Amino acid sequence: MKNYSKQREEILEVLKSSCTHPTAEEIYIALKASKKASSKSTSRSTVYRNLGMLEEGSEIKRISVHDGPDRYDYFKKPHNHVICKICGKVADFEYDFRAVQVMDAISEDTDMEVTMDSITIEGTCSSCKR
Amino acid sequence: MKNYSKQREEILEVLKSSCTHPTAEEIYIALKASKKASSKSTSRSTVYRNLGMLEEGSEIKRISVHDGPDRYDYFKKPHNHVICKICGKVADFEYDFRAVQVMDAISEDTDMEVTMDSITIEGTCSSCKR
DNA sequence: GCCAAAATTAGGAATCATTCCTAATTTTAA
DNA sequence: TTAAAATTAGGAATGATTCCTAATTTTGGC
Repeated sequence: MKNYSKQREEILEVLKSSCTHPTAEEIYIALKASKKASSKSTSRSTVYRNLGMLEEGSEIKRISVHDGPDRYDYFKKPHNHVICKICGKVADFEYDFRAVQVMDAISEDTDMEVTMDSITIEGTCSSCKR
Repeated sequence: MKNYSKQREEILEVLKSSCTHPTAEEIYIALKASKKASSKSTSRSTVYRNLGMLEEGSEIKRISVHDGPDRYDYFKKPHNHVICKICGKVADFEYDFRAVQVMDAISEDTDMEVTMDSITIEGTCSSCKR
């Protein structure tokens, strides 16, 4: 129910070697660019399908962006994201929110269960601040 | 450059009197339902345009949902959101993240500026957990 | 109140990201 | 080697949202 696939391997490789949290479209373009003109390149739907499978298997993380397409991040170790609410740029930062005593407030006010192991915060990047 | 509009008033009213963080479509339907059959109802594009204006003026908050349309929340006082990563349900909780000593980690790892006054965390609601 | 300029509206077309569909190809494991 | 199972390319379909335009509403000055 899950076979090897060269395309999936290559998609993961793009994410591993990128620090820009690329969109599905950017991954699609990167793969196309790395192919010689002769051989045919990975299709858009294959990119989406495999990103979904990789996310399912917790190998990558998908990040929803307020105004724009989702972005993807190779998930080597737990970390958080700040995302620019103006331009959508994503940056990583390390902080263990599990240490924060916020679970009480959450369980008191909601019926939700949270893990706090990868939190996304909105911000403004320095170039958009100008 | 910003005139009064009955439609904008009504959209805000729907949000004020709702605790479900409705989508644009749900607001559109609520408005349609509250109109008598004779009078014509607010159009979808008007709903979207006014939600944008209200967000711009910080009267409401827009919440991006991982798999599904954006949701909207009347913003009376600062609070945070937990959002079910399975079904997209949104719940409010109160906690002042400005007290958390995380700014150092963020400024060290990124060039982003954050306010920490309204943070959205992913979780799993009790009915999806089953 | 009356009027013209400015802002807003309804409604539908257009756009963008993403998912779905299908026949052809690739992978697997016996 | 082979057939069943999984995956692919490519394009059609979908869903959310934005854009466009002519008609209507709001506004501020008279």
